[in-house]
This record gives sequence, structure tokens and C-alpha cells, in this order.
Amino acid sequence: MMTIQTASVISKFLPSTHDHSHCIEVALDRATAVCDLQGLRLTPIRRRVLELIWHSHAPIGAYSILKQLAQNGRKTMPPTVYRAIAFLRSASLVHRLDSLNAYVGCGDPSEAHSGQFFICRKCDSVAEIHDTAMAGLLADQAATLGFHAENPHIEVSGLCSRCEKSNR
Amino acid sequence: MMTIQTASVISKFLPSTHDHSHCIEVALDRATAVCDLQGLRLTPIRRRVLELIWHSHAPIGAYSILKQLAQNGRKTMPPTVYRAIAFLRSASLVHRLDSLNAYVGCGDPSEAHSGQFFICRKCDSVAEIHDTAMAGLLADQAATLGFHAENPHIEVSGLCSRCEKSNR
DNA sequence: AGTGTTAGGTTATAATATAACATATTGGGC
DNA sequence: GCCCAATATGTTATATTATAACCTAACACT
Repeated sequence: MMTIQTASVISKFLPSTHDHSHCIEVALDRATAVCDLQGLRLTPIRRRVLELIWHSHAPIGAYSILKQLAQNGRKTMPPTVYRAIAFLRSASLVHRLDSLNAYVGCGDPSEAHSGQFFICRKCDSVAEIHDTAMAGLLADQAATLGFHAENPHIEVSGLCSRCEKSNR
Repeated sequence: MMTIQTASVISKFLPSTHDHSHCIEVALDRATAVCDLQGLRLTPIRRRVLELIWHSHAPIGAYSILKQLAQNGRKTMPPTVYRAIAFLRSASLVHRLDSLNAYVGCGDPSEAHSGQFFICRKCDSVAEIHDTAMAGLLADQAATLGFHAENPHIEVSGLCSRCEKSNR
């Protein structure tokens, strides 16, 4: 089957052997650049939260972030974490996955967007793409219902190839 | 633009004037039939919860259901509601909308499925469709990532035509 | 240095959901 | 009809996720 390429892949499923420290580094560098450019303040707390979210390619819950923040010395309360998350989301540095109540780093914070997410139900890894054809199809279907779609955020659960191979 | 019809509309946005008692009646009748056919027990509690969910075409939260259940005499606790919801979901009589932590009745419980939902952010009304083309596109994109999609559940927020007209 | 804005601290609580165990009800075989 | 096993519901407690409200600190700009 031939598929027209309409999707930009924002993040793929990576082998467990990949150099993840590099991912983190790149993410933080990009975040710094984006914030710099847009006059946003990537404060130490926000930076640290972003770093924790990028700890892996799996989404992480707010209270898990909270625990890890609290380890490093001073006690930290929920609002601190939720504020940092709100900031990071508003800068498109982080997405919330509603189906998991969890947050994942975005590999392409270049502009505000809401992507399509594939979530492995076994290892929790997430891949993100931005597919214009799908968005278009959605908009078309919406139109037939007289609906104006604003936020084609899509979450699909399933199995990544590694987990599917490993045992199903 | 020509759009190939690949979507079955499960529920549309309806005018506020529509005969909603009819919707409820139909939903309960279908539920009875489905349960009968599949040997499932639509007990009084489950039936009542389904009825409350069908109170409107807008999703309703578990604790809102709980409050209304508790009004009719005996006190009711969260597990009661969550169990009823779990049953109704397993029978495809109700869907959960993750983006709202809320539940909505399904107009077509004929078989297990996960649809595409358009949610008006102003009046909260929901329309549901089942679009094979979209599911296919999703599966294609998933395949390029080596991902096996299992649950193409989609929620899109936006404005229904009525709310868009009314003032934006 | 003064001031207005933004970020973070702190306390309390809201909202959503489930674990674990006890009791009741149901359907089916005898 | 009676008993049993399975299913459904009651009950208590608590987990998990998220926000309100108010206060203090840091910063950016003049």
C-alpha cells in the first residue's frame, strides 16, 4: 500500500539503547532557545521539571515529578509543579496526555500545536507526529456535523514494535 | 471539496428543541435489547445510571451521577457508580471522555468500538462518529512508526454550530 | 532605590477514582 | 424449594490528581 507522506514525525519510538542523555540535552537546549526567543523565563524550577519530564520518553505524572523535586532539599508542593507544567505546556515544550493524566516532553516546540500521540500500553513510550492529512480529515468530518474543530489532539493506545515482539 | 463518505455518524449535534425524552427512551430500549442478547444484567442501578448519563447529550461526571443517585432515598457511594459505569462501558453503552473525566451515552452499542468524539467547549454537547478512513490513516501512520494501534479513540474540542453562531 | 509584574511558597481543599473486605441477590442444578 | 457458586452491591477507607486563595520573594524596568 502506498501512503502519501503528510505527517511530520516529531518523536519516534527509540531503541532502549539510544543515547538518552543526548535527548535530554537537546530538549533543554531547544527549550532555552525557544524561551529566549519568545521572552519567556525558563526558571530553575521550570527547567528542572522539564528535565524530569524528559527523564524518559514515557509520560510522567505530576506527583511523580513532585516527589523527585522534593528529594533535592526543600519541600515542594503541588502548585509549584502544576505551575511549572502549565508554563511548559503553554510554551509547547510539554504535552498533557489526557488518557494517562501524565505529561510528556515535546521534541518540536517551534510553534504551538497539538499533535497525534501513539502510546504503548506496555512500556508507556510515546511517539508524536503531526499529520496534516489526518487533521484535514478530522476537519472535514467535523464540518459535516457543523462543528468547528480547534484542537485535533489525538491519543492512540497500542503496542510499540519492541513490546509487540517481546511477547504481546 | 469532495469528501468520500467513510464515516458513520453515531450521534449528531441536535437542536435544543429536539425531543430528548425520545432519545432516552430509545437508548434504554437499545440497552435492554443489547443486554438481553448478550446475557448481561442491566440491573436497576445500572439502568438508572445509564438513564442519568443520557439526561443530555453532554458528558456527565461520576460524582454528578452519584449526587443524583443519592437523592432518590438511600445513600450511594462512589464504587457503586464506578461499577455501573464500568459495566456500561464494557457493554459499549457508554464512553468515557478522557479530556473531561466524564461519561457520555453511546447511540450505537451494537458492537464494541471506540469512536471519534467532537466536544463543544461551550455547551459541552458531544457528537460521535466512526470513520474508517481516519482509522485507516491512523493505522498507516502508526505502521510507519512500527506501532500497532489498538484503540483509535479520538477527542476533538471545538465549537458546535449553534455555539459558534450564538457569539463565539 | 522604587514600583509593578511575574514567580514561587504555603495551607487547605476539591475532584476523581480505587482497594479491600463484607453482605446480598441472582440464576441454575439438584 | 434449596443450595451453591457466581455476580452484584454495600461499606469503609484511602489513593491520585488538581486547584483555590492568599502571601512572600525575585525580577525587570525606570
